[in-house]
Amino acid sequence: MSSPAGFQPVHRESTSSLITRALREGIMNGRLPAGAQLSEAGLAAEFGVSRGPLREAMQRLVQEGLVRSELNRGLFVKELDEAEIRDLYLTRTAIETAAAYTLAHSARASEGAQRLRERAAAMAEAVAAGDLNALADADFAFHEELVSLSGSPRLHRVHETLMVETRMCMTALQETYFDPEDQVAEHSRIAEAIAAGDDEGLRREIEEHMQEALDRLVRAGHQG
Amino acid sequence: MSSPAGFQPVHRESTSSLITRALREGIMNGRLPAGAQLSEAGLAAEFGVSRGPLREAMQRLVQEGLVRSELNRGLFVKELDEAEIRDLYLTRTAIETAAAYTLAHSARASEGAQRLRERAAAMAEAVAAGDLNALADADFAFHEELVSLSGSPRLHRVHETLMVETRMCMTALQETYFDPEDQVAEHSRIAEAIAAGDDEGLRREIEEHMQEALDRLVRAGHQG
DNA sequence: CATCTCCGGATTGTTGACAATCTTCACAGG
DNA sequence: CCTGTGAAGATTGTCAACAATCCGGAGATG
Repeated sequence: MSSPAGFQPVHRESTSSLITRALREGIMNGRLPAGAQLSEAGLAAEFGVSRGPLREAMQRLVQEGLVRSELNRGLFVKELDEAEIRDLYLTRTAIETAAAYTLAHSARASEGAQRLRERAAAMAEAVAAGDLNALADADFAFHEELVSLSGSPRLHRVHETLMVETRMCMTALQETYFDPEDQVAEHSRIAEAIAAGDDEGLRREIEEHMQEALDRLVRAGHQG
Repeated sequence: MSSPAGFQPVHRESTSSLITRALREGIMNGRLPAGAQLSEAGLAAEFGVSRGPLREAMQRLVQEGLVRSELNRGLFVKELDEAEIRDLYLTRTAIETAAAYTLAHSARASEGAQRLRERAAAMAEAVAAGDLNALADADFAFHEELVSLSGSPRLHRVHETLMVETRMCMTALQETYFDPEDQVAEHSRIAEAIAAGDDEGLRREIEEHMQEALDRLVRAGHQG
């Protein structure tokens, strides 16, 4: 047994890590709405653990910036005003552009582009089925796949937080897709720019895509 | 007292936040070298607190990616191999490029460029004095200022972690500046590109600057 | 010699209790 | 009416003890 191969170290997760993910999920889907206080006793009871591990998980969320801490008062889900939403999309643009660049210049560029085409196709199916919820899921899956394919652990970690914030926004504003067909087309163009290795086009497509998504969100915020 | 103005909410910091910063500092300057285990009992005794707040601080570092957690075994300062260092600089390039862009297109572009010129001048002074340690400090101060001036809380938060990792690398590899004069010149060119609003030049200067810094680090890693 | 078992010591994970702080409300005084 | 006081209740911050797990070596067994 001296030259083993093919096995990865078993991945066991700590309690605080599990709770962190559950809380992130709650923030995304609006079960923990913006501005809400995270009650230690209440949440600990729900998760069936004591306050210790729960506090550790909440400190992770503070570090992520999803939660704001007020000393001796409690932790509150961060509220995103317009300036924050703009900053969110500024950062998303930076991260996803870098990820797309890296992918486009990597050996797996064409394979990656294919994977993204499939994600875009899934979006098209959702549109055809008239399922706007599935469209939103496929939309997020596309962007997560894009960053995953870059192979960068740092871009991936940062992006994960940004996606939670994006979903939180969309949930809060009940935003719906104005022109679903165009949504699919924008994503397809990004995939094709990666396949073609078109740096300038890639940057332009992502920039425009983000700008439009941001405008939609800001408009929805002004109306809602 | 109904229309007060000019006061900001008092900023009190939690214990875990203070400890987090102290630990980050330790990772940067090599007091907690890569691969070292963070002993809960030992560190708690040093800080004069119980293990509770200390564990909360350590979970923040896990979320930041500065520390790796092995279940029931402990927390260890993350070790950076060549692939990780490349990823670090990839991410730094993404963040700092976005920050520079934002600053260059903002109303405070010229003011910001001036601040950066002053930082570059401080680097030049360090070089003239032959103080390579002060040069390193001024170098980091330039990049921190650049991201701060962007006004983006997200870019700033991410960048903070990246700077810790960068310093950790340089400390571990005992890297020294090969051509200090050129270092100053590279930074000056970035400041001038911001002042001129030269997007393309800005991207090129930052890209080259990062690439050279990365190459230096990788070479130092191969030799050390 | 290699392997298995078991044990002691050390470290981490978790818990419940205690101390400190904040919030809310009622109430007295100017 | 506005301000200040004080106590009750609830929540957060901290701690020390307990349980679970891991690591090392001693010793037995084949």
